Amino acid sequence: MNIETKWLKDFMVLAQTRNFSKAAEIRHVSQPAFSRRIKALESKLNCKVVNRLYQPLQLTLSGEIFLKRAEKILAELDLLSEELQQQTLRTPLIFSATHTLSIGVFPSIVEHINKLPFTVDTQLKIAAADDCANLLKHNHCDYLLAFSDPLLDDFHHDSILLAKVKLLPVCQANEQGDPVYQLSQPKSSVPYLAYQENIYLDRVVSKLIKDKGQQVNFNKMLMSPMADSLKMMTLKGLGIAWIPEFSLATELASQKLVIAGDEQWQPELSLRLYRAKKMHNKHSFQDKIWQHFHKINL
Amino acid sequence: MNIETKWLKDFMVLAQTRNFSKAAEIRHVSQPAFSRRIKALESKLNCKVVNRLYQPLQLTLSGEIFLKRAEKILAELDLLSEELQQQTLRTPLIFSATHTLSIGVFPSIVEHINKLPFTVDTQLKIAAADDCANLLKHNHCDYLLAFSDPLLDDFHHDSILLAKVKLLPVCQANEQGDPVYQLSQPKSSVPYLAYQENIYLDRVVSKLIKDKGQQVNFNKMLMSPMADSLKMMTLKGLGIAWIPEFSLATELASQKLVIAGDEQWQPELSLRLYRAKKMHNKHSFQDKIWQHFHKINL
DNA sequence: TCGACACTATGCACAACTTGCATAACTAGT
DNA sequence: ACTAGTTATGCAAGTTGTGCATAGTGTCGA
Repeated sequence: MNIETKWLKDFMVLAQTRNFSKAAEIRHVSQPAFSRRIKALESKLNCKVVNRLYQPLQLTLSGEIFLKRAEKILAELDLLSEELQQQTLRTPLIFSATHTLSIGVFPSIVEHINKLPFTVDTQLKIAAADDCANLLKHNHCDYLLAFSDPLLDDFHHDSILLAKVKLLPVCQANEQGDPVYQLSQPKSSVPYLAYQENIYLDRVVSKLIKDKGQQVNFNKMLMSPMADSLKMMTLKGLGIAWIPEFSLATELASQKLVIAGDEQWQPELSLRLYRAKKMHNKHSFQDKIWQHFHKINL
Repeated sequence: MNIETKWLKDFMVLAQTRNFSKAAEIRHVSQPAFSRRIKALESKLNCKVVNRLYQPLQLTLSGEIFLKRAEKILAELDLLSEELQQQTLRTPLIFSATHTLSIGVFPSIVEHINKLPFTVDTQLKIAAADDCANLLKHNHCDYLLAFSDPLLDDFHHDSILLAKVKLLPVCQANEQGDPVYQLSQPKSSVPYLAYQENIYLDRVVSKLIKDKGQQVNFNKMLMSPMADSLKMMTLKGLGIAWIPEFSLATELASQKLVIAGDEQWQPELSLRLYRAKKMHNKHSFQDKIWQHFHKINL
């Protein structure tokens, strides 16, 4: 016996209006559909609930009994629903992340969150790395997804190491499958696709280039805040760019892009999830979720 | 928010088995369908009820809460259902009627009963008139549908006059639309389709013929217990038969049959519904239904 | 860490159900 | 008996649910 709660609601409205047409209007369905729904209810209950012999229609004895009980049951369901809502997190989890990570990593995080045994909404604020850090400091976000930053690795913040990520120098391949541009050839001149100067990844790459600058001449071709936009440029053959490995899976596999330099050209970064250290109730949602985040496996 | 009770049951089974596949089997649906049903439930509740991260799966906190309440609600529904069944008549109403009336009238009775504000089943026992009367006398039926019978019109029986019914002598029409056989022509010889001798209608027609036998020579062609079978014969042009008017609506309208004799040849019968006079609780179903039968309008 | 096994989710084609519209059938009051 | 108000039904179209095949994921042992 399968009963739908909408039928109960239907019947309650019908009992009030004593008129199929008006009840149908209130329930936002056509009168024939409403008529059939009441019929369906009666057929499931194996018992008539309205006496259609007279107008305005009357409830049958069974109908009167059913009405009282149905009200109770619907009320219980409403109560239950409310109780369950309290078990879910009403305010969304607010993340912040850089442009690059918002594309390359955040989707995986959301995927993980959606598998958790809670019902939570997520929001993402995208900004430059420093701005992201400030958001966290000023409580304008709950979590920060970022590459390891000495500014944040202090005792005011918890953090989880999500992954070690290499920044890979990549470029188009020639017909033999070799990189069009080589970092290993001394004194070669290489077109270089840079991150914008306010971007954290730019600091990393710039330092790398500065340290090893003697070996290669770099021509900075253009700048972008996002790894994925630089990647598009490399696919056009415009030069070399340092792209996080998580953004390169398909391109490397299909050999549309190849790695242009050995390990000394592949700085390794730590991808971390930060949160502010607060008074965390051990049993709060926030804390439970934090525990779950430890199991994230990108 | 529309919830189907089958989802509650689904979830309860899932909570027991902790296994989608087995629960699906128990609920007689495929595993994918079952999976989607639980998903539907979760989506309606806006809250996850099972934690799919581990195996065997666990209920979430919300799930545990929901389980307890769902059990209660389902139990209430079951109880309600039982209570409603008690409001309906569990034993069918048993009618008896003659062959003729079972075809010509009983369907209308059932139609009427189905409009009543009760849920009742009906059964029909078909027999010759005398046997029908005995069924009622010996309590082997609740109601008897019959033409008025002095044997039954006593103080042991209640009865309702349903209609006055004429027995019409009919036969095929010739090309002018006139009856092939005429009862008004003296000393004419008329082929006559008779009821079997144990049939009540035969007694009526035989008496009529005997009373007016001087006027016409009747040749008894064949006999049948049922008006409708005699009607088929008249349609083939085999002779005259006396058929209750309720069986003739379409044939007379389409002039496939015409009336072969004037009012003196049209005996009028009373169609009655009988029941045994018993200790009738004024508020019993039996009595309520008897009251409703007074409104039958054939 | 890998591979085999057990379990759940998803894509797709198809079947079942529900709905709205037009209209028929019915009830009540004149 | 006629009319106005109400409910039921036939039908075509849209929506939803289902099973099958298969992909995806978790678990356990080597």
